[in-house]
Amino acid sequence: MSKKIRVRFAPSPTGGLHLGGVRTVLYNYLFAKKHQGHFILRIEDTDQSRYVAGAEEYIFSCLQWAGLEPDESPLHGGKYGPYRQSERKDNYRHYAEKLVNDGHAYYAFDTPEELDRMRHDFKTEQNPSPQYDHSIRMKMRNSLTLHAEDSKKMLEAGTAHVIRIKMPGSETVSFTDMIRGEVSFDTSVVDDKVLLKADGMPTYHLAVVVDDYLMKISHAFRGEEWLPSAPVHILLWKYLFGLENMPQWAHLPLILGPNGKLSKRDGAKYGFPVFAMNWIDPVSKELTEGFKEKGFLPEAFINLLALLGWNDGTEQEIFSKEELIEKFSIERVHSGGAKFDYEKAKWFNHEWIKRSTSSSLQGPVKILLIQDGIDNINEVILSKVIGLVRDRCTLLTDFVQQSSFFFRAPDKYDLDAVKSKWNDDKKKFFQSFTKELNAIDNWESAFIEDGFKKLAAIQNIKPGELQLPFRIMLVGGKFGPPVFDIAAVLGKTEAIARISKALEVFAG
RNA sequence: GGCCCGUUCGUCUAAGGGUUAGGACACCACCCUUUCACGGUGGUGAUACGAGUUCGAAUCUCGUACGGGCUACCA
Repeated sequence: MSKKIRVRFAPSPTGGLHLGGVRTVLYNYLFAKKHQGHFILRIEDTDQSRYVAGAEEYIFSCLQWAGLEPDESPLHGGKYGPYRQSERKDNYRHYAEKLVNDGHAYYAFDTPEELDRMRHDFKTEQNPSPQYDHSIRMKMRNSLTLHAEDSKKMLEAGTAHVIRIKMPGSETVSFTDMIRGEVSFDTSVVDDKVLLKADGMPTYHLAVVVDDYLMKISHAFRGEEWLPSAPVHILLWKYLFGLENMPQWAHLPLILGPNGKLSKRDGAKYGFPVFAMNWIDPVSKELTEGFKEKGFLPEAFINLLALLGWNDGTEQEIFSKEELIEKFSIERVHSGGAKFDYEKAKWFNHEWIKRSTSSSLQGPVKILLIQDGIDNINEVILSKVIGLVRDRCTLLTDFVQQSSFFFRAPDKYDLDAVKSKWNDDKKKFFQSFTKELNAIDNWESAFIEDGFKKLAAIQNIKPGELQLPFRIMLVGGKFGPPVFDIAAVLGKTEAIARISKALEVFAG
C-alpha cells in the first residue's frame, strides 16, 4: 500500500508508434498520475539488428504531442537510469548466469542451422511448429547434454552460445491479472526461451524482469500479445527476485483493425491512420500518415483511445485528460479486444473541435492556412472565422476548405448552382445591392441582411432565390456559414468587389 | 496442430441473478435551416449456440462454435 506506484512503457524503437502503443502509454500515464506515481519510459533496444534511425526521437515527439510525457526516460533522466537497455547490457549476464548456477537455465550451443534442422526434423502434422522445450532439449547441444568439461571448454574458447531458461517439466504457473483475474499455464507446453543472446544482449524476457526489478516497477501493463510468455516472466521473478516483489500485471486487450491485430506494417492501408504522427521510414522513405497530421486534436486522440476498452460506468464519453486521470481505473478495462472504428474517432475529434475555444484552435489553423498558401492572415479576423466555421469541421484540416475563402477570393465558382436560375432580374438586383451595401455605415450581418431583404421585396424577388447566388459570389461554392455573416467578416470593400467580379463571371 | 485470451445492436459499450437489455458512433425519417453543418425528435438494430445451477441467467458452471493472440538468438 505504501509502495510507490511506478509504471513503465517499454517500446522498441523500430518504427512508428501505433494506436495500441499510445493507448498503453495512456493507461500507464493515467494510472501513474491518478496514484501520484511515476511514469517511466524505457527503450527496449536489445535487438541491434532492428535498429531504426530516428525512431526513438519520434516516440518522444508523439508523447509530447499527445501530452503524455514520462517522468523518467532517456530524455528526461531519473534515478534509475540508464533508460535504454542497450546501455544496461552489463546488468543482464550476471542474472542469466545466476540462473544457470541455480539450475534454472543452461547454456545452449546450437547454431541457427541446427535449430532450423530441429524445427524441420521434428515437424509433424500434430506439431507443425516444434519448440525447444523439455521434450527436445536433451536432443540438442547444450550444457545439459554435453559433459560438464566439454561445456566449460567451449565457453572458455568463446564458442557462440545462448542461455536458455529451463522450463519445469510439469508445473502450473498462475498469477492474477488485474484485468482478467487468475490465469494459469502448464509449464510443459512453454519452450525454453532464450534469455541471453549470443551477442551478449538479453532478450525481452530477461530484460523486462531484470529492469522492472531494478527500476522498482510496481505495475506492469502491456498488450495481450504478451500473455503467452507471462509464465516465463513469472518464473524468472520467482527464481531471481521473489514473487513478492513482482509487479502486478495487467494485459491490455488488443486494438483490432478490420482484419485482426492492427499492424504497423499495414500503415494507412485501412483508410485511416494507425500511427500517432507521420512516420517516414528512413530507408524506404515511405511515409505513413499519423493522426496528428490527419487533423486530430491531441485531446480528442487520447479521449478516443481511452474509451477504446475502458469506460467509467456512466454514459459520459467526452473526457478531458484531467477527468481521465480522476476516473480511470485499470479494473474497468475490458478483457475483450476492440475493433477500431474510424467514424467514431472522427466524431470524438469533431466534439473536441466544437468545444475548443477559437483561441486554442487559432495556432494550428493558422499553420494549415499558411501551408495552403495564404499569407495575409489577420488574427482578429481569423478568430471570428474560426468561431463561424468550427461546427462544420470534423478534422483540423477541414478548416482549410471552410475558411480559406475568407482570406482569398474564389477563383472558381460553382456555376451549376446558379446558372440555370440566373436571369437579368437577379443581375439587376445585385447591381443595385452593390450600391445599397456601399451606403451601409454599420457593417454588420444583421444590417446587411436587412438591406438585402428590403431590396428583394422592392424588386419582387424571393430572398431565398438570391441567397444561393450571393453565397456563390462570396464563397465560390455551396458551403460555409450563413452568407450575411460571411459578408460581415469580409468587410464592405471586399464583399462588393466579390459581387462585381462574380457578376462578370456569371455573365460570361 | 498446441497453448492462452475473448464473445451484448454493423462498431465502441452499460447492465457485477429480477430492466420493455440502456447509451454513443454509423444508418434512416422528420423538424430547424432556401448552402453545408450544428442542434432537436423519432426509428431500424444485440445478449453466438446447447446443457446445467436457480423461483428467476446477458450475468454463475460446463461443453460446442466462432474470433483473436502466441508458438524467433523480435519486441
